[in-house]
Amino acid sequence: MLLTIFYDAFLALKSQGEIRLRASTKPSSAVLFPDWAYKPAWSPGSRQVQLWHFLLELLGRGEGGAIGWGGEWGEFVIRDPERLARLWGERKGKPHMNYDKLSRALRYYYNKRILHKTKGKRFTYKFNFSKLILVNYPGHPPPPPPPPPPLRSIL
DNA sequence: GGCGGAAGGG
DNA sequence: CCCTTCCGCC
Repeated sequence: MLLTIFYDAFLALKSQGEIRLRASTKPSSAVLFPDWAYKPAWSPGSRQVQLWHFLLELLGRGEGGAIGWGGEWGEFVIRDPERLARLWGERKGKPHMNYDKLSRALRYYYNKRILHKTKGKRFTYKFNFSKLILVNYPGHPPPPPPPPPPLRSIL
C-alpha cells in the first residue's frame, strides 16, 4: 500500500511534468508521505495535525480494529467509529469527540476533494490520493508571483 | 447513517 | 483555515 501510494504520487506528478519525487528518508514505520507532502498543511509555523494525516497514519500501521483499508483503491472502512473518534479526540485534545463530529469533519473533505463517500457502504470513504498529493505539493497551485521590488526613492 | 448550514474557536 | 459543536432534515 505504501509503495502504491508513492507510485500514484509519482504518476500524478509525472502527468504534471513535475518529476521531482523524493524518496522518503525515513523508515517504513508510520510515514506514508515524504516531508513535502505535509509541509503546506503545517504552514505557517507549527499547526495542528490534520484529520487525513491521522487516518493515513492509522491505516499505514494497520491499526487493528478501528479503521482498515477497503476493497477498492484508496477506500477505507471505519470498523469501530466511536473508537476512532476517541483516538482522534485524544490526538487533538478534544475529549468529547465522537463519530457524529468526526464524520462532519470528513464531510468537509468532500468539497476539498480529499475524500468522498462510497455510497451504500456503511462507514466507508475513499481517498483521492492524486488530488491529495497535488494539493499539498509545494507550488501547486503555484504561489502568487512575488511583489515587484518597491521603487525606493533616494532621500 | 449520512448530509450540509450555521456559529464559533484557536 | 481546519475543524468542533450543534442541529434539522432525509
